Amino acid sequence: MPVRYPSPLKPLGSGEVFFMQERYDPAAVESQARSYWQAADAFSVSEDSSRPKYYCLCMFPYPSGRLHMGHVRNYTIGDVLSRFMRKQGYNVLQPMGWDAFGLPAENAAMANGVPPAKWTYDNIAYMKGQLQSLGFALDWKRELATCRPDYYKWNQWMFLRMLEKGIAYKKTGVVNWDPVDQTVLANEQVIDGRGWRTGAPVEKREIPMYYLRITDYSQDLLDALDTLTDWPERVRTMQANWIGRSEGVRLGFPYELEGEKHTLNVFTTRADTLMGVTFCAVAAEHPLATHAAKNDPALAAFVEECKKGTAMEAELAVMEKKGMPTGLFVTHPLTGDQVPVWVGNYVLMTYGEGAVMGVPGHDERDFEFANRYGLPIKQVVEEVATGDWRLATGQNQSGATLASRQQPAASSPFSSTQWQDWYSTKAGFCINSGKYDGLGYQQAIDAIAADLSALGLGQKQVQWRLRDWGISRQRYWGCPIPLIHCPTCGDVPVPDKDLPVVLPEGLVPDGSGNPLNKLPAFYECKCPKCGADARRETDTMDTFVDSSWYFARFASPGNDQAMVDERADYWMPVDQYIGGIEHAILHLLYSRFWTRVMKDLGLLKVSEPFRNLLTQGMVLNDIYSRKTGEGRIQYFNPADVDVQVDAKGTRTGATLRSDGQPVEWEGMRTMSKSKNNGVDPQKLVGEYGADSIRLFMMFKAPPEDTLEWSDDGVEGAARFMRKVWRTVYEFVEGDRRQATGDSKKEESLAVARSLSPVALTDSQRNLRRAAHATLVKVTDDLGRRRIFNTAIAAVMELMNTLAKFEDDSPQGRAIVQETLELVVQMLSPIVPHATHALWQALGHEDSLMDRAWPKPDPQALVQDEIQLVVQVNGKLRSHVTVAATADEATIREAALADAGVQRWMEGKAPKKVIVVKGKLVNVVV
RNA sequence: GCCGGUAUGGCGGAACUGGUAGACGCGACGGACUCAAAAUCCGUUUCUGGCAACAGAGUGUGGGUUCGAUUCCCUCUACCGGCACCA
Repeated sequence: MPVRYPSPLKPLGSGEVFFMQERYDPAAVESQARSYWQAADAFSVSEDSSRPKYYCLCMFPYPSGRLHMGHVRNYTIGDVLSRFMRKQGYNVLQPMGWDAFGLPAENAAMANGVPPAKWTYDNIAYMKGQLQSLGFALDWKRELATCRPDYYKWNQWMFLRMLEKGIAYKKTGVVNWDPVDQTVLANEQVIDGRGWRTGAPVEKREIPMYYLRITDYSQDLLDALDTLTDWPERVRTMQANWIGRSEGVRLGFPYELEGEKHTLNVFTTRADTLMGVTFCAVAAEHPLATHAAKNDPALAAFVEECKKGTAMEAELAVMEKKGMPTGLFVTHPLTGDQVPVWVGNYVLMTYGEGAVMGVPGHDERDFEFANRYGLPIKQVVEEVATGDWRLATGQNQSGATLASRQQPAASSPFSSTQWQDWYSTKAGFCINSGKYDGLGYQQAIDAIAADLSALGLGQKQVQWRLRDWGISRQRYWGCPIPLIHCPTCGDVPVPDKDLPVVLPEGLVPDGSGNPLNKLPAFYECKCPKCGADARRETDTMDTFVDSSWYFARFASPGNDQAMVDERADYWMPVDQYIGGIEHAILHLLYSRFWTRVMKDLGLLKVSEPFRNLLTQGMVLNDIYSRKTGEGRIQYFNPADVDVQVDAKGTRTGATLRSDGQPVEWEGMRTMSKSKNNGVDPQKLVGEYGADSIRLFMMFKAPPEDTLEWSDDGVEGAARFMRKVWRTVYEFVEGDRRQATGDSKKEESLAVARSLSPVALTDSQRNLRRAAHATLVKVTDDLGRRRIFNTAIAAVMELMNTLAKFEDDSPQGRAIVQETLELVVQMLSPIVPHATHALWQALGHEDSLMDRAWPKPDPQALVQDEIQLVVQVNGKLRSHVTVAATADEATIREAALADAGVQRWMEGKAPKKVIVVKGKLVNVVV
């Protein structure tokens, strides 16, 4: 018999009746909760200066077709935090949108013959339904898609402002060119140096592109990292390394070529070793290399080989250092010595000036290079001996630092055949360096920089790794760059009144380049300045532009007069940003840059967009495979595999369910199509309900760790949901039997009100304390620690405690009611649907999601007696129970009197007794 | 190669500030209910020795600090992530 309750939907005019089923039926419960929220418009928010705001944002998805488990994890974390903060009294904004431009849509279009726009909009519609089925508290009124003109109009508008301020500019850039398709390829379309469609060797081409001067903000982007104290340390480190500031000296080695005077410019952080230079090395692309290669076929071949090398890869770190002499010499700026110039495969054209000075005595790479090619090695820095530090470094070194050295100096004399770590020390002093002998690192740099400066051959300089952001893409499915090329006026910006430059949506790319180039209706136009025939720019913007400011647009939805408005001042910055670590560098750095530009233009009041960053871990699953006859590897989905275990539960093997034959387990990796180890969220929601999936994802691992998928784990989460449901059902059923009439709700609440905390039995008091202590822990875990697995574990523990509580007295029932109400409230951010129904079942008519988070009753937490651990010599030997208020002497006495303790003391007198109040006693004998 | 991180039962993980190692869950084993199965419930489950009480060992390795170390410091090893041979 179902229990009948007054309908919570009644105020909304539905007239329906709520039944509490004995069996937990997630599909029914979840659709009812969702229709309740929808009818109440529960997730819409607006600006409200009377309440503190909380802007919780998850990285918006690319509409690839369907959600994957990484999305589900990401958005569940965001939803739990949003719902928790809402119950803490915050005005919570949690929006959602679509990062809708990009290459996959063009690839899908080519494969299916469907325009990217249609593919994208279809995917958005499907994925939106998926998100809604998971019960995320998203304000869909603010939904945006970056491929819609009302959004990307403001990309264009901002680009024009940046052009005016000189932040955007034009220069040539190098692209991958497919000579067969006559098109530019993205890096991911180049496979082993060949075009992905044609297989033709890819060429490098220089074409004009537009850049944004992010380097103007290098120092600020670096310095402000220190203010982002709520970002993970490793993300800040990655950003700092990416920006890559290094202080050093830029200096020139003069030389003459064909009667003209030049200097070979290098940058060094170790100007103190300048007197140890025995060669210079330049990159293969360096003009000197090109010049020397003209009359030297062997060198030309080497230069070509270097250019082909898969540069920019970490594997090059272990690559052999190779080089060839150019036959050219430059002059050492201080000694006047002639220094040979080599081409080196380890010198990068993209950093500094594409040339380095070779100091083999004190640089490990140069050392290896010199040894390989028989170049001289000269020691110019000597290690500091302990106690001699004043001699070497002036006052900068602390004695403590040097005293902590493991080895005294001079224990390992300089050898030109065996590299030792101390050769590259900065804590040494110059030798064999003429007038600089005896100077420490900083002193030597200062002196040498001053002398170079006097000669006009060098000065101190700060070098950055960060390069300007090239935003031109020779692609169709992106935001058009709003420029017009006029034969007489040059590059002319599209006037603001003509924005947006709308991207035609019906085109289907065929792989032979940007279809906009074949659409006169798009590119034929008049020059806005002179009115002559002109050509519209057909390049589109990098999609990172779209995602660099979407968070601000969420705060100003629907404004067609401005990019953002004063509503953004209310919501920005984002209080909590959640997403994958893979965006730790580019997306976050571009967003920080873009936000600064918007601030400089007076559009935003903040310069940092994200106050707190949470980088969630990846979702992994088992990989099973089998080698086929042809030596190929076939992958099987874990759902189709049976795992064998031994008596202990250790995995012993796995077989394919369909044929019973063994398959190989390759470990756990990120879910991917290629390894066939994905899990479909939609299937699981249908099977277990959204709440069980949400619960599993939050329980299985802390948010920042990787999460190992397990079907058994999901089953376990579903089991817990059924347990909570059944416990509430049995309680209200029993309640109903006791109640006289059908005025169930009043009865139930009356029971709760009848609780009189002063006159409780021990077991009643214990349950009540457990319930309130759990509330303290869960509040802390969700609020401060942002760790959800331990919060859920604590509630599970409380449910176990509750299961052992058998007390049908009015007071006992009142405490069970209170405990169940706390359980339901604590779980509500994680499993919102089921708790919504259970809250009503417990006799409430208000909406649980808007009910304030409960507060623990201090009285319930009070303990009269506490148990202390007693150790003898640091080993656990006994327990004693003392009054909670007992002083140290009393505790000490109780511990020493304990029989178990005395046994281990073996009649000896205690040497020392350590008492940690509320925790333990340690007796040392 | 460099930078960052991690290492705890059969498995995922807990122990937050140096104070009872293994919470919670999964798996496994045993039992109850059932004609049977599912579901559910109860019990056991770090290892070694012991019928047991109990004892000993134990948080990747080796050392150190401390009355006391999973936690702090040093060494090494393995794995994961990032990268830029960065001059």
